[in-house]
Amino acid sequence: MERIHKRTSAQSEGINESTIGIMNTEVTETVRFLSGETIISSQHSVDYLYLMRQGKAKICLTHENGKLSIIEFIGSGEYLGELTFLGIETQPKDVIALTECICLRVPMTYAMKQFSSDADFLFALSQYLGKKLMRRSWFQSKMQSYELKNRLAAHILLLETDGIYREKHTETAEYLGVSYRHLLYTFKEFLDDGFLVKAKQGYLVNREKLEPLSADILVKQNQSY
Amino acid sequence: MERIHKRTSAQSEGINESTIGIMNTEVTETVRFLSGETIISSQHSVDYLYLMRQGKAKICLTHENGKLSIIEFIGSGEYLGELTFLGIETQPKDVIALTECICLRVPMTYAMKQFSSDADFLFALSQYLGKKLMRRSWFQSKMQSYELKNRLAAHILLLETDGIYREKHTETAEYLGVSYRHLLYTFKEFLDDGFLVKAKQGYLVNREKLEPLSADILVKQNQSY
DNA sequence: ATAATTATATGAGATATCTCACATTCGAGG
DNA sequence: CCTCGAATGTGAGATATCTCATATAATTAT
Repeated sequence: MERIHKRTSAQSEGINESTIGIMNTEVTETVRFLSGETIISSQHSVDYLYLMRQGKAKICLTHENGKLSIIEFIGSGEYLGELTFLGIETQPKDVIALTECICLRVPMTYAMKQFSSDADFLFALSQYLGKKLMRRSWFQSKMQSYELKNRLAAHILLLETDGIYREKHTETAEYLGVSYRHLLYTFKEFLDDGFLVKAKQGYLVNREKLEPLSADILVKQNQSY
Repeated sequence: MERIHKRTSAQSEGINESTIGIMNTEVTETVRFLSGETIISSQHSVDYLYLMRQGKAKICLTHENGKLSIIEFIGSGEYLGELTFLGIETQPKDVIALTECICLRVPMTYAMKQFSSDADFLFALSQYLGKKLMRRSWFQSKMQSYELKNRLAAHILLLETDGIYREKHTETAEYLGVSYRHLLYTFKEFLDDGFLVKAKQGYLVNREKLEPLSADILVKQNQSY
């Protein structure tokens, strides 16, 4: 992780301008994580409230048996640590950068002291959570009516970075709720059909071919809400 | 719908006490809806912010083609109209009481004027939305790994009222994301196994037999967080 | 480097679920 | 009362997905 000392620029990708403004306090810092770095560890307390400005990350839960489950993927414009801020975090999770991530962050103690009584911040946070809930409902209802082929296509397009997909099949199968075996069948199909090409860094993604398969699953997903 | 003029009692089923307190303003009223009544109509503007104290309701979306989808079911301790309050409602929905419902409500204009700058209210609302998001994530990940038999059992137990289940098969199939045909197969299985008994008002639910099937899907669901 | 664990792969048979076709019942209007 | 669209049921064949078994490659630990 690296601290970045330049002032926050105002360019936004659909994020509430006001949110960024509020996060921009005298103690705000901008930090950068490299792909694979741990942004938040389940082993430590959550010491900052983050607002992601760039990049993608996965939120994972480690079960008692040591097994790992991906809970969700988050991207630009999303918060990290907001559940801790609200005092409702129940099980600690790991957040791991999937690409280079740039975040604004404010120390949690500061956030709790200052933001807990800041109606503007709390209103923006409520809006964020409300939109996320809507998006999640929509996504869930869409997802469940499609077969793996379509869900996988959408998943790959969502996680691909610079045309390369590098997720582990085991984790993907778990996340998509299908057996590893079946995932592999579908993966092979994609390779045979040229939707993906295997490379040593991962799989080269043919977006043009995958997009029609992913149907309208992603339409609302990427919308800036 | 009937207005009830008694003062709010303080008994709560896991709802944030403070939330009820905040909702208890000089313009708060308690209203009661009978099973089947429309609480919020997609045809009208949402004129009140509701907090459900008792009962169950379904939130539905009517598509362009006239088809109806159930978005979610809500119960005691949940808000209605909060998306409108936050100014992020995109498509109007219908909310229909499944059982007798008792709600606190505050006129939307009042709520928008008073609560938008009320940090206590907004903090409680954020907590509510955050918990709902967690519950939804958990539920979704659980659900997708079970087959219809289990999901249906959980669904019936969740919606049963006084031991009777009365939902329409068409709507249930859509909501659970399975074909009508397959739902009927599973339903017949439940009848054959004595998990359900057909009656003219609906189906009599044998909770003892259904519960083991519903696995741990509902465990966290009902938890109050 | 070796061993141990985890991830990738593939096959074969079972079953959960889908699609389509069709018959029957039910409820709202005319 | 009749009619029509919706909701309920049932059958048969197709296919999406699962389970289990097993082999190899890739990582990680010793």
